[in-house]
Amino acid sequence: MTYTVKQLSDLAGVSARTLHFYDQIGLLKPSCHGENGYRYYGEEALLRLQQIMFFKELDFSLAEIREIVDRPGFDVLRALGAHRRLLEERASRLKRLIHTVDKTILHLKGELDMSENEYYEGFSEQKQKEYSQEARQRYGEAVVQESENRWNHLTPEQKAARQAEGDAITRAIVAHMAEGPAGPEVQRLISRMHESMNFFYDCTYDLFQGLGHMYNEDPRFKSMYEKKYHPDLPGFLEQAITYYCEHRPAGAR
Amino acid sequence: MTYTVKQLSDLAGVSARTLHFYDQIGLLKPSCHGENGYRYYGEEALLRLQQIMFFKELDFSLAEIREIVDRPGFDVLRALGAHRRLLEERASRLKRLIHTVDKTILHLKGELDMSENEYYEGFSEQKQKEYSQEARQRYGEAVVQESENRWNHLTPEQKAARQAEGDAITRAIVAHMAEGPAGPEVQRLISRMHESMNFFYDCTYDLFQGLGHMYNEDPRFKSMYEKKYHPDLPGFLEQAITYYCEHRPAGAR
DNA sequence: AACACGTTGACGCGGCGTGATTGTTT
DNA sequence: AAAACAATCACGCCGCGTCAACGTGT
Repeated sequence: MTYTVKQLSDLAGVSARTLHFYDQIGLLKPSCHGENGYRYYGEEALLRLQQIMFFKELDFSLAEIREIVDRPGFDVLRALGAHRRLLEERASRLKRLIHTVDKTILHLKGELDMSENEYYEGFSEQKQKEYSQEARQRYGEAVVQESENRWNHLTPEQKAARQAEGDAITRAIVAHMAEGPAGPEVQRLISRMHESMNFFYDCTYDLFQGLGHMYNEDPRFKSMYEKKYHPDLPGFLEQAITYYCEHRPAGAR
Repeated sequence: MTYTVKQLSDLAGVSARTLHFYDQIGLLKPSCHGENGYRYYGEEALLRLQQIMFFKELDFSLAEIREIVDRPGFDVLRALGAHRRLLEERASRLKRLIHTVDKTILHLKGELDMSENEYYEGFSEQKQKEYSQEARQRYGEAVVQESENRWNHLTPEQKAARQAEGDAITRAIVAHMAEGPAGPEVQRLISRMHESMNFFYDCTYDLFQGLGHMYNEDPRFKSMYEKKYHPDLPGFLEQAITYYCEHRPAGAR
């Protein structure tokens, strides 16, 4: 399936002008051109646009974005992991801002003293900058550090092996469902799942937990797992992963 | 206490150039000028800058901001209430984006099918626009709807009366602490607190709950209330308000 | 005398929005 | 034949960043 400018712009919620512009500066080129000069965007372009939009959301400049996604060895999975962490930071920044609103309301009603600097808590602040510096570094190094896209550069056999490993772990979990989601063997298996994900990208505990919820939440995934393994597996998995993540080692991300 | 450009720029985390610029376009003028031509910013300027920064955070243009905060009858408390709601929307948008990250990761690993439009879930989407339109309206009408700043335009006697009412409610709550935070009389009193806040601005349940947490969280507030009323009051209040907000009428904001 | 801070210009950039004009598809 | 899409210029806006040149406070 390919998309014209208008179709993609509707799909992604950006303007046609933006797509023209991205083409012009070489950030996102159409997958192919028609005889008439029309732009046609294919699947890979869609994913690239998604990446661009994530980076933009996190305030990277278009020049930076181009550097990053064009760097040989750019790894989408690792980038997604990094996106997630930055998005979570953003969310916690919003919480601080909301807190500042609450305090200011109390202050204005004369119920709470407030020092001047508290007016601006959450807007920028030290952490913000440290983090975003760290983020820049991370994209510069960690995201591409392997100099190869780990998943896409596996041979078909290796991919099959990886998936077989996942399959084996899943079946083992089913075999131990009787001991409950917090059972020791189940938890060891969950830990192995987590490790195997870390082979591909920086799968934080938060991210892992998010995936855990998806297992039980997204109907496509859920029904597939119900049929393939066990009707109670999705809910069980979610519980087991949640338990695992909430009992993570202290200080772990 | 007044601030020079550098001092305010450090305090608020904006550049000196930005302050110059805001002065130039008449968005934020210094409270007074020195003989030497220096700019000096006072308390009201600090609050105005905070407002500006909140609006900017929510993607209002400087021209829009000026229109809004200069409109006669602009009410800071109502604006803060509106800020809070928009910030919460933002937070839920971030959640959707995080969700999209999670789904994309599963998709790329071949564990989940994904339709193309899901790639962009959370970036813009219908609600986003409806809401932000609604927000524009709200600032245009609700924030200023009374054409008077309700709190600041009260006479000193009226302010005192308002605070006396708050004081009376608080004492009544103390008198009923024995029945527990969920007790019927306590809950009726909490409801009266909430109502009296709604006189000044649109105090949503979420906002009210936020204030409830602050009562028990901010040491300044907490210690004041402990001494003035009852040593267990802050914690009790927080519980009672939380209970109240979690049992809000269905569909209420 | 040094140094950080203040002032007022003026130029420029990034990321598009907004036409205008013209051709293509349905 | 009319709409709705496609294309390619070209100009302009906003919100500052970034010099430059010069005065002030300590």
